[in-house]
Order: sequence, then C-alpha cells, then structure tokens
Amino acid sequence: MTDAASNANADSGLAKAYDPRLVESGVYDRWDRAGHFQPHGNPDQAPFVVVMPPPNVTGELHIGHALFVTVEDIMIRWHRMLGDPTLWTPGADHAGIAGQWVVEKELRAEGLTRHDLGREAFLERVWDWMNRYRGRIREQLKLLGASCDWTRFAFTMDPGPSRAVRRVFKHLYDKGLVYRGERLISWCPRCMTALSDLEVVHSDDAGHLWRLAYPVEETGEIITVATTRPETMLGDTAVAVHPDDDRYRHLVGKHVRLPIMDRLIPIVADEHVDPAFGSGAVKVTPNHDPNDFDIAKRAGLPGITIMNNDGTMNAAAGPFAGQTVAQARKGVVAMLEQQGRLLGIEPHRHAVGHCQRCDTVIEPLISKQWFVRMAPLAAPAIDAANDGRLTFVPDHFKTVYLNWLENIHDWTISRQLWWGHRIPVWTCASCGEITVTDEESIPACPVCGGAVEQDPDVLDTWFSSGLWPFSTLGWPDDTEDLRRFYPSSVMETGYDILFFWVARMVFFGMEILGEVPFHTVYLHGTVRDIEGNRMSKTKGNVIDPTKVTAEYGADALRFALVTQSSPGNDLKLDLQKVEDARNFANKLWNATRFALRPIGESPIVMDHGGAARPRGDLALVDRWILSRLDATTEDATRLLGAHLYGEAGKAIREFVWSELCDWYIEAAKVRLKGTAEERAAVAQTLAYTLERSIRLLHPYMPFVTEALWAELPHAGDALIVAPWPEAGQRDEAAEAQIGAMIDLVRAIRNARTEATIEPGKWIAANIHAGALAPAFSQVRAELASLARIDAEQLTITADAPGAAQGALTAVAGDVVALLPLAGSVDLGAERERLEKELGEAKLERERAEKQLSNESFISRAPANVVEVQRKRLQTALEQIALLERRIGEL
RNA sequence: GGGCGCAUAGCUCAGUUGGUUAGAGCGCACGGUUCACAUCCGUGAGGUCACAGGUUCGAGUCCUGUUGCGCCCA
Repeated sequence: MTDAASNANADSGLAKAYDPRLVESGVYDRWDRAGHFQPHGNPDQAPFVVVMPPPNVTGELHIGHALFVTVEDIMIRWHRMLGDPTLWTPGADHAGIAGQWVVEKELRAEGLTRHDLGREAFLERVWDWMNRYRGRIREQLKLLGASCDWTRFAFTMDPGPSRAVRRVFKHLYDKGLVYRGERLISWCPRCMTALSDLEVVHSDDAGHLWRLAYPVEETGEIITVATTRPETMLGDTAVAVHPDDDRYRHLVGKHVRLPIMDRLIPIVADEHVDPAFGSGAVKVTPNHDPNDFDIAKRAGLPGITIMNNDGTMNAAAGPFAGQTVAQARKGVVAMLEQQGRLLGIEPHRHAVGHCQRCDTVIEPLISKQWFVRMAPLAAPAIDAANDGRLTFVPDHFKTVYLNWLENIHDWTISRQLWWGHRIPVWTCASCGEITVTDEESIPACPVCGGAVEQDPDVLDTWFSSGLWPFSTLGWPDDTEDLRRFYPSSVMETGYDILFFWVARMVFFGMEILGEVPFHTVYLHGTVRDIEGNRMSKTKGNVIDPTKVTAEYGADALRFALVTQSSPGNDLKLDLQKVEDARNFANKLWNATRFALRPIGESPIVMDHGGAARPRGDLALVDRWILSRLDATTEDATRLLGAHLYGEAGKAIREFVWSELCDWYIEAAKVRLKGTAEERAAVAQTLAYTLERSIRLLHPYMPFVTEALWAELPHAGDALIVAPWPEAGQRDEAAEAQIGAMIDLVRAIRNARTEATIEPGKWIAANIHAGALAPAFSQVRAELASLARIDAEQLTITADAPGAAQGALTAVAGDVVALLPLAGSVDLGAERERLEKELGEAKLERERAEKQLSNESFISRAPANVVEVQRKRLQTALEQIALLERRIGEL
C-alpha cells in the first residue's frame, strides 16, 4: 500500500443532475488520441480480435448499428480491461448496387444516365460521392463510443482489399472453383444485373391461377395446365406430367399444339411434377422458370427465351414483341380467351421473388455469368462447425448454418454494374486467349501480344465481404497483423446476414488460409419498434440513434439496447427503457456525488489498483457490501464469458442500485455522523466499492463511468485501460447477517405502513433475534435508522418474545420485532395482518411437510436440499407458534 | 413442402447444470419536502410459466404430441 492521500477532487462539484451531453463530449477523442483503441501488450499474448461487419457506405447510422456497436464494444472493452491485446477493426462496405444507385439518382436529377458519362467519368462521380460520405458513418460510430482502431480503418474498394479480391478470384479460377457458364439466373430488370439467390427475397403475393387448355395433337384431347404467369406460355417447349399419373400416362410421348404460337411441343413425364397441384399437368418454360429449367435438362428439351434484359418481350414472343410483361400477360390472356383456350381464372397467392435492393419482380433468365462452385468450398465449412472449431451463440444457429451450406447452389458472382471490383479476366481480341490475373491490369495478351479487353462486369459486393477477416489484416501480404490477429476471436453480427457474411467468410477463410476466420459466431437479433414491426422509412417508425443519444446519451441507449436483448432474439425498443437507463446513469452520478464528500474529508488508503480494499477489523455492513461486490464481480465475469451481455449488465445495475445505493449508502449515513475513524472507514469502503462498480459498468456505459472515475480516487490514466476487477472471497456470514437485517427492516417497514404509522415517526422496538442477536447488535444504529426506530427505545435480545399488549409484530424468518405503540394500535387491522401472515406460514409448513413426508425425497434428494426443507419447516413452525400467540394476546 | 425459433405478471423481457415461496424494469395502488438523486425513496397488489401427456423424489427448465405466432430456406 502506498501512502494515504486525500482526494483532490472533493471540491470538483459534480452537477446535481447528470447531463449526458456534458459528460460525453470530448471523452472519445481523448481515448483515441491516447492510443487506447490500438492493441497493446506482449505480441506473444493471445489477442482478442473482432472484425467489425462494415456498415454500408451509402447508409445512415440506424438503430441496428447502435446494437452491433454496443455488443461489440462491450466485448472489446471488457477484453481490453482483462489485459488482452485487443483489436477491433472498423471499415465500410462499398455496397455495389446501392452505391451505384445513389449516384445514378443524382445523375437522373440532372437528366443524365451513367451511359451519358461513360464508365470512367461515372466512376469518378461515384468516388467523389464516396469521399464525401464515407466519413459520415465513422463519426456516428464515434458518438456511440465504438472503441475501434481507426488507424486500421478499411474500405472494401481500397487497393489492399481490391488486390485480395483479384488474388482470390484467380486462385479459385485456377482451381476450377470459379467458372463461367450460361445458366438460368435471377435477373433484376431494373438494376439490369444478375443477382445471387440470397439477394432475391420471396414474398407471398396475391396473384391468379390461369387454367389453359392445350389440345393434344394426336388424340384431339384437351390437356389442362395451370400457370401463375400466362405470358410465359409463349416460351413453352413441353407439357410435363407425373410418370405414375394414370390420367395422363397414355399421353406421354404425344404432343400438344401450343396455342397462339402454333408450335408442336412434346408431353413428357417427370418425377418432380406434383399430381395434386392444379390439373397435375404443367407447362414447361425452361428459360423462364427454375423448375422448368431442371425438367428440360432431364428431358433434353430445348429452351426459348422470350424476354429482353429490360423485362420486355423479344422477337421470340411473336405478336407481343416489345411489350412489357404486364402488357403481354393481358394480351395473351385476351387472345387465349378469344380462342376458347382459357378455362378459368382464380385468385391465388404465390411466392414471388423481388430484388432485395429495389423490390422489382425478379425474372429468371438464361444468362452467361461467373459462378463459384460451392460444393467443394462448403464441405470444410461444414466440418468446422461439426467438429467445434466454429461455435455459435446461440448455438441453434449452427443448425441453420449447416442447413444452408448443405443445400447450397453455385453462387452467381458477376454483376452487370460499374461500381465494384471489376472481374480480373482479360480476353485477347486477336487470339481469344483468356487471362485471369491478380494484377490491376495487363498491357497485352501474354500469348500473342495482342490487345486485351477486361470483362466489363464487377463482382458481387459480398465476394469482397467474404474476404474481410483477412483482407483487413493485409492479406495477400504476409503482414505482422495477419500473423498476430488471424483468426479473429468473435464474429458478431445479425442473424439476418448469417449466410451473406458468416458462412462465406468461413468457406473463404478455410480455402485461402486453411483455418476458420473466427472461433465464435455471436448473432444478435433485429431491433424492432414497440409493436414489433421492422423499422423502415416508408413505415415512418424509424428510431434515429443520433436523436436518441442527443436526448438521453449514448450510455443510456447502449445500456437499454443490451439489457433488453438476448443473443439471437429480436428486441422491441421502448424509449421508456432508454429513459430508465438514463435514470440509472443519474443514480450512479448521484451516488458518486454523495460519496465524494466523505472521501474528500477522509484519508483514503491507496495501492497500485486505486483506493485500497478495506482490511482488518471491518464493520459488518462494510464486510457485507464488499462481499456483495465480489459476488457481483463473479457473476458479471461469468456472464460476460458466456456472452450473456444483457444479463451481466442487469446484474451490475441491480447491485449498484438495490444494494449499494438502497442499503449500503443508507446504512452508512449513520456512521458518517460518527467518529473520524468511522467516517474514514465508510469513505474507504465507498471509494473502493464505487470505483470497482464503475469499472464493472464501464463496458456498458463508457462515457459516464470514465467521467465519474476521474473524480474518484484511482490509479492509472484512464478507466478504459483500468484492470477488470477480480472477485475476492465471499463473506458468507456477513451476507447472511445483513441479509437477515434487511429482511427484518422490510418486515418492520411493512408493519408500519400497514398500520398507517406516520412515515417520519421514530418508534420503539424490541427485537428478538435469537442467534442473530450479536450480529444485529453490531448494526444496531444502522438497523434503527433504516427502520426509523428510536435508538433509545430499541432493545435487541436473543430471548423469545414475551407477552406484549398493544404492540405490532414484525416477523422475518426466525426474527421477531415487537413494536410497542401504546394505545395507537388498531387491533382489528393488526389481527387481520397477522392472520394473513399466519395463513402464509401455514402454507409454508404444508409445503415443507409434504416434501419431507415423501420417503423417496428423503432418500434420493441431495442432503443439502433435504436440509433446506427441514430448516424451512422449523422456521414455519416457529412462526406459526409465535403468530398464534400474538393473535391470542391482541 | 423442409428447417429454426417463440409462447412466463397489464406491457417489455430474464430465468445457466432440473432443487426453497418463479424474478427484473416499466405500468398500477397507497404513502413520502429524512442534509446523493422527484432522472428520487418506501410499502403493496399482480403469474393454473400456451395446452395435453411422459421421465424424475422433484419440471418454467428435459422428452413426445397439440394449438397459436414469427423467421429462414425451397
């Protein structure tokens, strides 16, 4: 221990009420300037690393960002305090389609399209825009207290990550895992690009089911087909039925004359036709429906493309060429009706694919695109989850993850956009040689020296995201960061991007670096409005985190978000909760304000960790609060280790508010009026307990804790790098004794309230505490103060209570307090209250007796559980005896 | 159609390996100008843990089924 020091901050004068605006300004920059966000410590020590899922550069900060920042920052701050070399890498994502869209929108306002500018000029515009806005999200993340290392900030389009993209593309191409092919893909006619399966969102839309009559050429029969998209019949190349369907068996191999187009197409058998749906016969349009595409592949049928890339009909659509889908649908239906080929229309809900970005209805189209072959990449990612190298919080997401990877299709990675990573494939105009390179460009064909042209398309944004865990650390270079910080510790993100992000990072990490990119996947839920609706601008139910933090503080928003949520579950955000959290910050503020006076007036013993833990012959309440602090430290540490961040936060809050403030500080006020020694003891305990509580709370409420910590006696420069508290030995006796005192005080307060005794009145009490009498005598003054008992008229004995007329009875466990109130006791009310308590005691006796009379319970339950029941019965019996006697005496 | 989840107080939600009388915050009722805090303090009311079976000495917790709701995939 170092020398005693009196606290210089006694007169600093915290404002009476906590004001988050004053508290939060300036703190963040001090942390950053001091370099606290960068990893420190021994390079050989195992680091704690989180790679931030980069927010979309085109977006504004929304409440979902606030949640991920809170959770990740709690992890990061906790590990930093634990002394781990801690790294949290921030970044931004270029958001291919959305990024291109915002600039195209600007151009539209000027009456231009991107084609008017040309590729190069357009990209310059996009970069201008990016440079203007890429810092915006960064500033908003700082408002929330995100303690990430800005010196390592990365953007997916930066040279490093771009080189990683080319290197991986080439690697996969060379291994045959990237290929180019003509496939049926999902096409957005508005964005004019191919999309991956994940970028198509399905919704059940109201539509119709049209039943069409197709004439069988050979027999003259009619075969009925049902369709939700009648215009696609223009591209039909077959009718399919189930091979075991007796209704149609005789028609298989025969032909149908397709109405309007007057084309002869075969009737084929296919196992995948559902005989129970519609008529059991389906029209087959291979080039415009994934199922039909598969049927055609199996049956060797040709496909006919009837649509242009912009969603209009092409020449193959005959009379409908040039029309939109809607127009063609109307025309086809009218023509079929005219020809008597329309048998009926009924309302029908069916799944329709929409573009995730612009909501346009997706068209399945045949198109030449680049794909990633998924099966060989998925296998190691599946193994990693199965053998525990990759764990999930909550763990049921492992099933979801596996389910997806086990049923995965090849991934369409080319996009017909300009903004993004351009596909590093060059074709020679002279000899046709295809060169795939990880260079930014090649001057000429390496085979014949002819002029080369680069593939015009760019890659799916998520391709570069998948490389994020290592591209941010400098890969493909063999950097110190990569060696030290890969793989990272936890991937924290929303469950809604488990596939987009997590799964792809895992298979890329396994393929490129041979190990999982992170050990733990922690998934949070979606922040919804109070009614449980997803927040959206169109619904107008968006809660803007910058407004919330301006009003209540980032600390309050963080605390509310994390204590309301649990891993993997959605949360309904109630602003009332944010206000409650702000109130909690105010509580802590005022507790500190209270403590600073005695701390300033007494010598505080310091050691290397700050105010020293009180030692020696301590007062019972001091022992109690120290033990409760230890218990809380233990709980919080355990819960944080189990990723139960909300639970840990609630445990700390509960301690600070309900134990430290409501009981310890209230009890301590008695000794603060006492001797210098007593005052010093309280000051020491308060200084220690409060400072440790503030440390526990720091990961949750970094700003207010940092500010208050600076006012309290402390060691070190900043709370952000103060060590995480270690739990000491519990003091079971003190916990039991003060716990019993609290129960008794509550019982007395209850008796007073029920008997409508003036709250401010000091009354007499005779406490019969049995074995607890010596302990209660030690806290005589505190007990009297808390229960508002006149110390002059307080007796504490081990004796059983004798007869007493005109007194209230307060029972707490084995302890009884008699409160003599000559003449002013309402006997009827008191009898009623005691009868009620007697009823409860009897119920208690019954429950215990029932347990104890069960032979199997006695023989099979653990001894300590049986003992608890015995004790419970004994207490109940004593209470019953006492209450019956007291009722008799009234 | 396949998969995953949820159902606990009026509301929002905790509840870890099964173990006393199932908790918290808000809301509600009543009371309070005690020298940290009305952004507060005290007291209280409020639950057949969705339903039905099963395992167990013991089930909110484990198993099976049913109902309702949500999400993901096709």
